[in-house]
Amino acid sequence: MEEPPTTPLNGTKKQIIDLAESLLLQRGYNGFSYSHISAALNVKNAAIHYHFPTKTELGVAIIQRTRQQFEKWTNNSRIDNMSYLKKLDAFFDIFRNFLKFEGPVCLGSALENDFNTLPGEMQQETRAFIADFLTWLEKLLKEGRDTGEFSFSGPPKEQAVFVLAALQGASQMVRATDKTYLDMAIRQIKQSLKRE
Amino acid sequence: MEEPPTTPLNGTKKQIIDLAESLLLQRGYNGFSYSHISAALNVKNAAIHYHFPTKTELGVAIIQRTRQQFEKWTNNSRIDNMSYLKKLDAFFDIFRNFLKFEGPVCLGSALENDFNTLPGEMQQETRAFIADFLTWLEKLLKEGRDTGEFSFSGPPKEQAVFVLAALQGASQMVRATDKTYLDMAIRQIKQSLKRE
DNA sequence: GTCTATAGGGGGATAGAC
DNA sequence: GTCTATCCCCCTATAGAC
Repeated sequence: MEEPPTTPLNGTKKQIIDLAESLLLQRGYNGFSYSHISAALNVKNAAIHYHFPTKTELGVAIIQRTRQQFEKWTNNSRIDNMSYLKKLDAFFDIFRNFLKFEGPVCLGSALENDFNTLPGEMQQETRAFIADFLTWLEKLLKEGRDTGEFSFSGPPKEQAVFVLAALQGASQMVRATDKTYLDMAIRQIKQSLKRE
Repeated sequence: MEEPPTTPLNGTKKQIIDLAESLLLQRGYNGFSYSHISAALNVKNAAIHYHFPTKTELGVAIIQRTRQQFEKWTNNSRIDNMSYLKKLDAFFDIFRNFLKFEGPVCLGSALENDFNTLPGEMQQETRAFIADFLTWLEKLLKEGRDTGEFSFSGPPKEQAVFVLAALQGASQMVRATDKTYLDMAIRQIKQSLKRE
């Protein structure tokens, strides 16, 4: 879920997505413009349009890249050998990482919040993005409970919704309050999965 | 936390806040404009500026009204006589009510998401708004645990953050997915407070 | 309290030169 | 691939008539 530290010689295109993603997280879809991006890259507005003719295409590209990164992450062998609890903690890291930058929420929160104003293509991608996360989490929780590592009642899907909701909500609350709130939520998620 | 069903003869001003609040929830702070409001009320743009000279003042008015409604709600005698579990459930209703309209998130989510782009006055009000909710919830959880009605580990504040995060996150997830997700989260919150 | 009219800025997007 | 120039729309906000 992390980029390689060295940006290859490559692309304005990648730089644009990087910046646009950061802006989307920090300001929402309706809170950033091509001018924000072009100014930061020291190019003109039209240059951005060359790479992404419409803002919709840029938005879709952001979501799709994040989905691909998550897919890669789930297929990572580093994860495979972990206990279910460790896997869950690695999942939490995705959200912790968002806080390393100044005050962005996670992508899911940002997209869900602006959902009603998003172009249709982005709405579809958003739904798929959430489904990716929930599907992975549900499987983890189910298997973890089967092996006795987790304890919770009700369907795994319900528990997955609960956990993801708490993570998203806390990531979001953080920006208006205190960075420690995410850790608080994570501690309680773990607690609630531990007891029997 | 509910308005009286009959809107008294009164005010364009109240109608403006009603509409603006709905728009803020549905579209975010940067996703609605004075034109949305004036069109819906069949007046001109300038008429809105007469009541709220700046969008900032309108935004602040929305948050302050909600804070006042919440304060009234907490002082309601109907609530006072309830068990702690019933009180908590009444609190959940605040979030359930948001779903009665088509797809809005709760006010906290909307404000936290747009936080970085909000004018300073609105940021301050947002912080106070969240503090209101957390303070009330923390007290409820603490007293409920003292009487043995709730069970959880760690400081009540941490649990309050956890519960509010889950509620906000679920309210938000709902719009891009399924309305039942909020109920799922609420069931699991209750479960996690029940076990020992 | 609401209107018309307008200022002044920013938005997304395109055409055509280089 | 990036530039200049420009189009057209929407935004917040104000001035002054009614």
